[in-house]
Amino acid sequence: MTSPTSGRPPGRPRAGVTAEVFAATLSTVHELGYARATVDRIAAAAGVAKTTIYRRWPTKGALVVDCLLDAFGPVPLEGTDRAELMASAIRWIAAKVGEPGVGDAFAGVFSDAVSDPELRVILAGRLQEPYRLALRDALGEPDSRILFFIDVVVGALLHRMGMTGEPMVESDVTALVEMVLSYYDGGTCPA
Amino acid sequence: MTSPTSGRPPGRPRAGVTAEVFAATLSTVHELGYARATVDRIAAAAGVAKTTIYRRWPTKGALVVDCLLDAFGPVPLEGTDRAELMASAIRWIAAKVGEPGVGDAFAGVFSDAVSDPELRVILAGRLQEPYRLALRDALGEPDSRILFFIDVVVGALLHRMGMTGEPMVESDVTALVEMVLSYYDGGTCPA
DNA sequence: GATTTACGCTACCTTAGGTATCGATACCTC
DNA sequence: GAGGTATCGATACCTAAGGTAGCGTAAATC
Repeated sequence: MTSPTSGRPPGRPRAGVTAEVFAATLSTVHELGYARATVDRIAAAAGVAKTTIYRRWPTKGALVVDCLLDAFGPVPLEGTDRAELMASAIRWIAAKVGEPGVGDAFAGVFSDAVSDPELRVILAGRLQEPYRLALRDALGEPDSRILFFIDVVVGALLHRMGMTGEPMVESDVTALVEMVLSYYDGGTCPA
Repeated sequence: MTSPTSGRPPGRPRAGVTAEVFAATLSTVHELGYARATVDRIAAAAGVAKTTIYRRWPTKGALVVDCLLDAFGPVPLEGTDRAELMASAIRWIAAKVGEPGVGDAFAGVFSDAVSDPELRVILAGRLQEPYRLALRDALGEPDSRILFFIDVVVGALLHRMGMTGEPMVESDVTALVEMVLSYYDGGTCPA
């Protein structure tokens, strides 16, 4: 649906539009914030007509979700044991949220999804679901614990971003890693 | 500013308007979600003119913040030791977010605040600040740890609400309490 | 060269936040 | 009781922004 590179276009799909729009979306959101990053402005920044964007993505929210999916890429699940895996995942998402535009965009779509059930389905299904599955397979925890893990980590990062406008600092990310690991990995007891 | 009961009105301030508007705000948000709960609809539900609302609150966000402040009330910091205090605070805010309308309204303003610096100031200063101070005094933790505590707890609750549309279930609240306490209160080590 | 397809452009619709104005009504003071 | 004052309700309005429709056009494919 939203992937324009499929179907072998006979006309002139102007290769590279998607990448340009994604870049324009992030930079515009970074500059103006999510709400002020209107589709008109994003289109202008991408050197593209507004209608072209709406031909490829049904809503602004869907565009941003796809943009985030592209910006995030796959979770780098590095490490041999569970603790290392979880720590790397937390530090990865924290770093991503800290990238200019990404954090604002993420918080923004999330915001919109709160009162928009359709967007919520897109956000949860298209963005969260792949990472949920990857984490579940890698960590071997039950579904409910994976969802809880995501709630705590992503929730804390977004809350900091939303309340202060700035991403979480390094020391707090470390605290987050310690807190989550001590819970999932059996306590901070040195013995 | 937003408190109409001060100043001894010479005219006819029609006592009870604030309470009616608050109730209408929560019920409308509960029914339709934050975005669809327009000021027009809230005004209609409260039996009040839209202009009356804008005479008392500068923006929709400010109205909802005041409404939440009223709905939350003071934190009941019960318990003798720190662990009990933290647990009661977590369960209190979790229960509040679970009340019909409150969670949606909270997630909604939070959302708006992401791309609205003025609203962010109102939200952080008027809603979060009192609780931050109360927690700091009661727990005796440094400011950064209190903010981190709030980020984790409120962030997780809002993330669950935003992603699923439903408040966090009891078992997850319990997990949240355990996780936070084991971190702030020295590990789950039985020794 | 004809068809197909996506693009740019312009114009437009709708919703919703927020403002301005005016007349009515209640209260308080004199 | 008369007059001033402040708030309320109603209507009308402005603006920004999401989203749509229609038209002409440029480019690949056949």
